[in-house]
Amino acid sequence: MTNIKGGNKIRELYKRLRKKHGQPAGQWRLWCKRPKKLCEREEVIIGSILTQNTNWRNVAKAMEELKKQGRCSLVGIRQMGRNRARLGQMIRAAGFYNTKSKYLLEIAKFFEEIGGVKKAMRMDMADLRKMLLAQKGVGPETADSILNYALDMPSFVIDEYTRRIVRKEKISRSREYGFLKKLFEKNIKKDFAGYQDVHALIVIANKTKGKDRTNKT
DNA sequence: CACCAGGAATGTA
DNA sequence: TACATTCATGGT
Repeated sequence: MTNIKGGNKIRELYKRLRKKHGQPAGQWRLWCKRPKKLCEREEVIIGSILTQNTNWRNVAKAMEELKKQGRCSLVGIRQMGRNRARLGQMIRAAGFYNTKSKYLLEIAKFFEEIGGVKKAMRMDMADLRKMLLAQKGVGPETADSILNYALDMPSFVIDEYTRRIVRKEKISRSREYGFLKKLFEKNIKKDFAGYQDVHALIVIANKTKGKDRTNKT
């Protein structure tokens, strides 16, 4: 158990990414920020739903609109319960606004029921993860994003970019979520901040390569 | 008009 | 467990 295939490569990858990209920048500035304010944690939770199947620029637009309307918080979302159509219009730019507005309301309700974000941070991570996964619209990636980036818990996020780099670096050929998650968690110091940075850097590395599109701010 | 975007849920073998 | 299909939408 001390020797998991690929462990070395993961540690090498970590070092390499850090050297090449430094601290996660751009959109990741908020997500990797430590410590976060309570309102920022809520923004990350909201963002984790909005970002599903959508690019960051559009998510940013939706978040801007929510902020402009003073709704970029769990309470703010909750209060839109009686007017989901309007909530949908606010997050329209992120696409899938019909389902996402529903998911947002559900996740906001969920956190309210368990006593808020602060309370959530003190819960058992495995228990909370299961509860999150039981929410509609929350799959493993979204659940781990919330645990790791919003709640400062050591739960590594696996996404398509991680799978790509894992394959490219010949670390493993598996694409299975649970396997890859364990693989990373067992080979990186168990620390939520480190998990955040590694995942962010993996995404950044994937986006940075190849075609460097007309990068705008 | 086709395709991409940081998925999730459900069905099938 | 591994794929395939469906869902469902803005931006380019």
